[in-house]
Amino acid sequence: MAKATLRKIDLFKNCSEAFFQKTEVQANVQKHSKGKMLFLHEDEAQNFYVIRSGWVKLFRETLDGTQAVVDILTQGHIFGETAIFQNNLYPYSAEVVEPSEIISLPLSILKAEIENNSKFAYNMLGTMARYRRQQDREIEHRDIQNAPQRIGCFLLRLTTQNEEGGVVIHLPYDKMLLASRLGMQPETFSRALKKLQNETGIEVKGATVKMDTLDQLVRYSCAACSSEFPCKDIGNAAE
Amino acid sequence: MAKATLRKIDLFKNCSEAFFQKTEVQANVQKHSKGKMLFLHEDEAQNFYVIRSGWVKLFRETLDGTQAVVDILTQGHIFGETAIFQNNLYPYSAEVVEPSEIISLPLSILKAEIENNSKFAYNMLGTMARYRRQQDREIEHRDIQNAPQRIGCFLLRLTTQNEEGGVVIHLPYDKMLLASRLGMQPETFSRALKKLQNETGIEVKGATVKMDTLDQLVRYSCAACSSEFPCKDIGNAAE
DNA sequence: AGGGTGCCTTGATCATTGTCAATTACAACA
DNA sequence: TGTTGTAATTGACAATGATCAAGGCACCCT
Repeated sequence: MAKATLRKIDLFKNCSEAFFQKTEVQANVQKHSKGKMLFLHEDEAQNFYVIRSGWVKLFRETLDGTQAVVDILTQGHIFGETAIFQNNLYPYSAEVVEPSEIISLPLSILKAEIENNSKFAYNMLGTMARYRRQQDREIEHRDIQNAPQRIGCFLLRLTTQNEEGGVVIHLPYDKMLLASRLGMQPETFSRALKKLQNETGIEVKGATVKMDTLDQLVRYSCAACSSEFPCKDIGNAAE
Repeated sequence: MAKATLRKIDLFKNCSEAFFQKTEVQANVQKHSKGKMLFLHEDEAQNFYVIRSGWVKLFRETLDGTQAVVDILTQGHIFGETAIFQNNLYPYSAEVVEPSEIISLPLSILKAEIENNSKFAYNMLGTMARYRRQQDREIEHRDIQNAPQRIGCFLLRLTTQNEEGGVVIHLPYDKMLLASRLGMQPETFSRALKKLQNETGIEVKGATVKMDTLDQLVRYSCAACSSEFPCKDIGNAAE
């Protein structure tokens, strides 16, 4: 069951049979509901995780409780794996934010595969490089896009690039969370979304966003970005 | 000459003799002055680069010329290497911002070493993981630190952790550049630095910063950060 | 149906940073 | 030692987003 999921993930495509055998035995697949903490920042790391479905928030917080969202991941993505290189301590906390199925696997399996299978190591480097570029873009966006533009950009990256005719998008998780993912306050998010509506003619109702065409949104958001639309460098787990 | 430099860099510590042989033959060491463009975003990538001395800015820009600084690197760091995983296109532009000695090497050498030497691949993954954490922190800081705090944090990371007694720091490059590195305007930087002076009692004169102790600065900046000082997770090339 | 509870929105106000314009400081160089 | 170009600072003002406070709405629960 875990094996079938892992095989579909591009990162693991060149993994050895030995690897898949081990995952079959040692994988732990669990359903979790909203709010479940998977591990805490600086916890001793035993496992890494793969998302089978749902959404997981990675974050860190300061002493006074202020929270910074590192990333919010969905199916096909892995997390906690970098603890291998960080003295076996998780570099962030992880919390389930939508009902999810999570596979947990011992880091030792991963480490062995990196060491013994150079193709896998290569794939993993590729994944890291892609992620790095994504973070670079994130920083860039917070520099040069304003709040409504950042929301527009986020919406565009939710569309599966080839849509034709009317486009309907469903926000994947709470607006509060979305706000923090985009580095703004909920109030700012609310107002910025309204402004985006006025400026681009998209139609927002609850968690549903409709528009006739992406053009308006692209013109509005991608003007303040160093990539052309469609941004090819999205860190998709499927690639 | 290039070989000796590379051997000192931790990333390359487990590289094969074959690798070092190849670098010896194919390395190109050059001195560059301020302003030299090494490559452009989306350029076809042949080489990766190692900084022997000096400073290099990595950045991207939008159509209207707005610039976003991805990073500013110094000796011991490498850049352009991720092009291997990005269809051989550089994901950013690179410009020398202080007189520098730069080693350029064919990406093919690097690629071969990754594929043939699993220890090196492992090291490279570790370097990437560290860098990733650094970028995460960068995003966090821009979220929860204000301008003076960000400057204070930057200063702290310039100190070589063990200083005792009076501390003297030299800003490594232009204040304008420093401002963009920290994601703010030069004017904001100027004012924020002044405010930092008032609040922490550091002494700023030109590019020199003096203080009796780091305590004040730590208390002022690290309050708005999820890491304890001294931040252990600095992406040093030496580690 | 009633009553929470938490999410989301809205309004008013404040703080921070950006922008524009002018001035000063500084370093390179003839 | 001027001259010149760029960096850095300063002031006035505008814009953006954060904060504080209140209210509406939806969903869940007996």
